[in-house]
Amino acid sequence: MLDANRVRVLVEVAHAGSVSAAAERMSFSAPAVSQQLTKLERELGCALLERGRGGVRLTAAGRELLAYGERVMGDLRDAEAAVRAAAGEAPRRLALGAFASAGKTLVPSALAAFRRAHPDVRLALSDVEPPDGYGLVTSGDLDLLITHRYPGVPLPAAAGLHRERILVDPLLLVVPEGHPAGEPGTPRLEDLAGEEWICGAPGISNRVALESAAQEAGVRITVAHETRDYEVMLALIRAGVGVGLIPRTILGSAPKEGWAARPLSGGAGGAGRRALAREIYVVHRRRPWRPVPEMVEMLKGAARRARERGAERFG
Amino acid sequence: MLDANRVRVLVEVAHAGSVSAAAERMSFSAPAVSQQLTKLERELGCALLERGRGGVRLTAAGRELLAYGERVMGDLRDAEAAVRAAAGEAPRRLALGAFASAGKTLVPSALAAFRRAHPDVRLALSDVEPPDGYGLVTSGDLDLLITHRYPGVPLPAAAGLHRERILVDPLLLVVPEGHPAGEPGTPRLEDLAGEEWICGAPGISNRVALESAAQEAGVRITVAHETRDYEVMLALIRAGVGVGLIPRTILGSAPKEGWAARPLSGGAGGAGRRALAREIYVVHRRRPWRPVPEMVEMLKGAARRARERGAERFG
DNA sequence: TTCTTCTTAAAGTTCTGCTTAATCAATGTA
DNA sequence: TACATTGATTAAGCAGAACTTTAAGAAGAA
Repeated sequence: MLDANRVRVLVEVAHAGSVSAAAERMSFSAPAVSQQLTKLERELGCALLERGRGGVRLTAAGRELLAYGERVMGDLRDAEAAVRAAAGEAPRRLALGAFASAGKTLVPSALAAFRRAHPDVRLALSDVEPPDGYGLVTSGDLDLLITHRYPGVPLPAAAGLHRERILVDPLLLVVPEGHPAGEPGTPRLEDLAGEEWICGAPGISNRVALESAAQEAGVRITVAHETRDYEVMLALIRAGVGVGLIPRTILGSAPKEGWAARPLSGGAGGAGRRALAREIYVVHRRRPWRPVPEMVEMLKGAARRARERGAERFG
Repeated sequence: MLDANRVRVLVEVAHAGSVSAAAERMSFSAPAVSQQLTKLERELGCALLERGRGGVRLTAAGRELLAYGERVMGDLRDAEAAVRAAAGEAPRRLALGAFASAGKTLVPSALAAFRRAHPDVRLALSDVEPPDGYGLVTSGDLDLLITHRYPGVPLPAAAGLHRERILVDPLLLVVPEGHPAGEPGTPRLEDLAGEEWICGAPGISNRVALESAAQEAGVRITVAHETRDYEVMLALIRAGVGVGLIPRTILGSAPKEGWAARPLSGGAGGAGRRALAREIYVVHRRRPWRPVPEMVEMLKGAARRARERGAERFG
């Protein structure tokens, strides 16, 4: 039968993106990892990854094995946790992955609350940009993933995982102070075709969302400045160089001067269409052990408070 | 993280029932297995099995780990099969577990048909008496399990497995030739209280089924002879030493002289109650690879033919 | 070009894990 | 009671697997 330790090496390499990075994470030397991969490939009689500059890429067979391997690793981790729990030991570590802007707004208060409730559990937060991270949850590298979906971006399949939406976070049109679209009323995308837009690079979620909304509305927009960081985007808007879409939860903790935000009536219809919003989800394995559901509850609480604060301030 | 090879040792030991038997199956020496178990226990800081005369028994922690370990092993086997399939290799072995009386009647024709269709696939059949075998399927030691349920016996949980009923096999009352209950008509259990019954030892499925039916009917029955083998049971009945319940499919391939079979109206109600019958199921993992569903179809065909033959002969 | 980064090759060392042989414990038998 | 049998463990030694170091090949980037 396939050696599980070798499969683990493949999983780590796939997650890390390169042999050397995986070796680093496992505290091995790079040749050790390379040798194990070679043996695994010889054992299976087919190539699992294509070596190339800047790392490796999985072949079809490699992706197939990765999917199973992630489950194996997750089950092994769960097994250990279950046995220790049965023996009365409490888990000591909870690994959390979140996209950058969640890490700045939603997560801190939940983390603080969790820390108060479980001072003995070590928390580990890492940046994971959607749509990545599902594999890390399956393999147990993450116990909990906070991810999002922007309109126009498909939600990845969550095979074998539990996914739950915790927040609908409206995307507000943000314009420099004094800009006509900032006055009371609901601006339409069609009226903003001439603006200089600020958003992420092609492929970044908010760029995709903006472009698909523009397409639906039948307008062409021009992106003048590219940044994926909403703080930077807001600074640019305050400087008067353009307009952008920013999630409401982000605006709640932003400086209050120099800009105005309005809900955007996206698409052609106006009244009939749902407002533009990103959805925020938590993802974890089935049968989560005890602290995970608790953390989910705390995140839901943080999401609820953020929603209320935002609704109060931005209507 | 937990070493998968050690977990595998635990799974093998649990399935084999003793350290030495597991060592035998893995082509290791007994001390090798013992050492791995010791290390696993030290690693987890708790006992996984109780050593005792005649083998070992799992502790609660051990059973917990076993459940996960079986999944891990099954996933590893599936992973290998999936990669080989993606590389165009066809699976070369199909392991089948069946209870004894299925092995004599239902299985042979399906096996023969499968062999014709896939001469290159090695078939392996092993005896597995219900309610055992689910763990062997989960861990991939078996690709397909043929199991049964007698009335009054609960069906085990099939966590993560696919289970499908392929046959309802009526239990007929079989009496010596000339016995009054063998005449046309539907005998009732209540009228047979004075008989000498033949069935399995306490705990054997048909014994449990008989006793629970008797209890429902409010009669006490006396078991005079104990055998779990239906061939033996039928021979005893033909010798006139008692009566018994025998599945209809078994009777189809039995000598035709010296006995009579009638459907039994079990329980107090009579007409309203379902006839006494055992149910036959196939169990396999989800995402079975190609030959498994085919074998299931062949077994269903064999079951259908057995049902038709039995219905024709015994009404 | 040279430099950097990543992977692989070769050779040596460490260390895990297996085997053999002996010991212990429980049970059944002469 | 002594003795054989079965099954698990301990101890010591050995082999092979896996890791490390060192070096070399490939493919962009400066």
